Amino acid sequence: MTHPSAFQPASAFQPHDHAHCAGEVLARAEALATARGLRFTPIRRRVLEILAESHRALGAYEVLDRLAAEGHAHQPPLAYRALEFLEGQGFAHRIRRLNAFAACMHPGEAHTAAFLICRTCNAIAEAPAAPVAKAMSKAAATLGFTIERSTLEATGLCPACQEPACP
Amino acid sequence: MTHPSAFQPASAFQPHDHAHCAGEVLARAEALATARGLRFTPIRRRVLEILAESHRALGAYEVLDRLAAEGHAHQPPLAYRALEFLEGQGFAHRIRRLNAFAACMHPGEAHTAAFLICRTCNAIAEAPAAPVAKAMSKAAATLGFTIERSTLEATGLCPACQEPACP
DNA sequence: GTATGAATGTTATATCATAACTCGTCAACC
DNA sequence: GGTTGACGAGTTATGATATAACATTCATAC
Repeated sequence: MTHPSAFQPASAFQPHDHAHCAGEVLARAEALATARGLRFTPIRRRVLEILAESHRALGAYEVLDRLAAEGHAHQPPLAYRALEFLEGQGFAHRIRRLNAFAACMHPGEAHTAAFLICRTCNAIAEAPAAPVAKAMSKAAATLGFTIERSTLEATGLCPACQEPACP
Repeated sequence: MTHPSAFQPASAFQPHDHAHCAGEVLARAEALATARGLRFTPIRRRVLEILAESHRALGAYEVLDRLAAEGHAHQPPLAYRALEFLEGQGFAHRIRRLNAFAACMHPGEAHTAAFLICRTCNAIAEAPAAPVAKAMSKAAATLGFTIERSTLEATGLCPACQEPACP
């Protein structure tokens, strides 16, 4: 029911204006890429747009299919290269559990992402991960291990699917 | 330098007696399977043994190759079925980041596992994950999400590889 | 305008995973 | 003891995900 503010677009479990948050994500990513002296090419832009619009995790081949439908060749590297770039820049996340990719909803804010994946409706949401990352680092430190990148994912039930009658 | 006790076999980053911990893992898994009325068949046993002996994450096809070398057919389902069983029973873990599987070093103790993966030497260790799982659940709760299973993995540098000269 | 490096185009293949059906074994039941 | 049913394993085939390697194009700086 509530509409997330510009700085709290966090939950895909709540209704909100996709076009708006997708547009914002695109604009921020483009500005960041420019600031970093990187090329935010049409393909890269379009791939991020595809991810942001769908507001769920897409497989590389789903992204590729959409690109192909728009006139590009149907070659896997096309999608993988763009996705790799986006992930490297923190504009998208890779969801290993799903072999899929999702737009980052707050690019630029350095962060470790934690994902919640509903096993019933496949909705995914990015959860506040700072405390989780901290706990993870602490656990690693006891073994003398230094963390560089984390994959934090969980499957379970989203609020809607915990109701007796899941649509 | 220190030798882990029977209840703290946690770190693959420390030298220890593989044969001993592998043997213990096998015995505990077998006892648990029996207690649960499940069949700990030769293939299942052998796959867990292969994982436990190597003390690192193995791809399904690596496991399969070893089975094939011992006279089994070289058919993927052979490995995947055993691995699926072991994972389902908590006797092995799937490392999504590596598309690989590792023996659980403390089967039976209900737990969420967190893995630390050295990007240099590929050693992996299971870290104490309770605090991480707790933080994760808490983060999920703020979104009304209920976690059932978690994937907690991190890449970085193990103690040995943080030294100036990594062997 | 041309050298440079990055991005893209293209071909091919590697790697990981599962569907679907058959066959064999074992134990419960009659 | 034979029937049946459940489960594991054998087998064939294919699906799904990902990358290597090299050619070409393009933007940019000089």
